[in-house]
Amino acid sequence: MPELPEVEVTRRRIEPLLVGRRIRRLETTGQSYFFLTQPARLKRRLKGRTVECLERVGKYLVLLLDDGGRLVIHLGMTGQLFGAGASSLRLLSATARAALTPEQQQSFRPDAHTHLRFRFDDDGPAVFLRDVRKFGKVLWLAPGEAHPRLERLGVDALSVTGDLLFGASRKRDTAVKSFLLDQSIVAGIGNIYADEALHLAKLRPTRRARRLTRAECEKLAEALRGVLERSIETGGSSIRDYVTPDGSDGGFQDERRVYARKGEPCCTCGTAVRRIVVGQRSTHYCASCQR
DNA sequence: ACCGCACCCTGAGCGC
DNA sequence: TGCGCTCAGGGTGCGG
Repeated sequence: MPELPEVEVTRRRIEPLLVGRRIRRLETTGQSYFFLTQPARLKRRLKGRTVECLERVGKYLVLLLDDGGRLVIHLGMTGQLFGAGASSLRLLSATARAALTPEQQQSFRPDAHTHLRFRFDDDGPAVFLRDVRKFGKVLWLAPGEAHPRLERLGVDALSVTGDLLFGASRKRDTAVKSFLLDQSIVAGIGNIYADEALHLAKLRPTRRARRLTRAECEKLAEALRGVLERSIETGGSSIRDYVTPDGSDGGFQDERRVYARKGEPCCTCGTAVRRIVVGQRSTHYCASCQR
């Protein structure tokens, strides 16, 4: 689900539900590779801590704690971070949904996929982290502790420049699409926004990165920043699992130009959008607009 | 240094 | 109704 815009919208909207609140206790599911820090250790480290601020780095959320420790969260493909008041069918599997009355579907009840539940001293709304596929990650870092997951990240996609893309791509003998998904170059771009930006910049996703001209890199950087900012404005893309922290859908799925629009007409020229596979990821483009 | 691939996991949707 | 298949917005680690 979540790429930079979805993570940023989540950050902004979950902030009031986290910052300034003291964690009374954390409840978790059992050990799995979702937990880079063991659940028992996580509970000990977070108990009694107050969240001082909430930051985003690429697709990661970082909670700064009052003892200088940090809680790092990655939402993976299906991660959902939301408050107790959230109501959305996206928070239920189809089978679970079928077993519930419409009234019951309104209030979220933690299920087997709800890996974190934050309870606070103020007895206000709890905060949940749900992740069906468990591709997400949680990790606690001691004060000052570094971690390769964060260290490796390149420049944040919202401030990408043409110069940076041009410089970084010179020796890259790979498709520009794959290049954009490399988080160590630019952090925050995922499959949706890579396809969308390449369409805006009129670049074929299979173009070798090293063959891009300076002007094309400039156009691509502009397209990336534009599409990411626009998606944040509209609340992100709710295509499958993504919901904002209050349970509402984002709006950017209605503004997609190519992503998951195979066979539908290109918004600029009417040619049917094609779907191919590039670097094991589904890729959508207009063969007429993108050369 | 870089590239492509396998893999981690669960659920939805499809054809038969 | 159920089975088996494909697909899904992410990232790491491996061998070549």
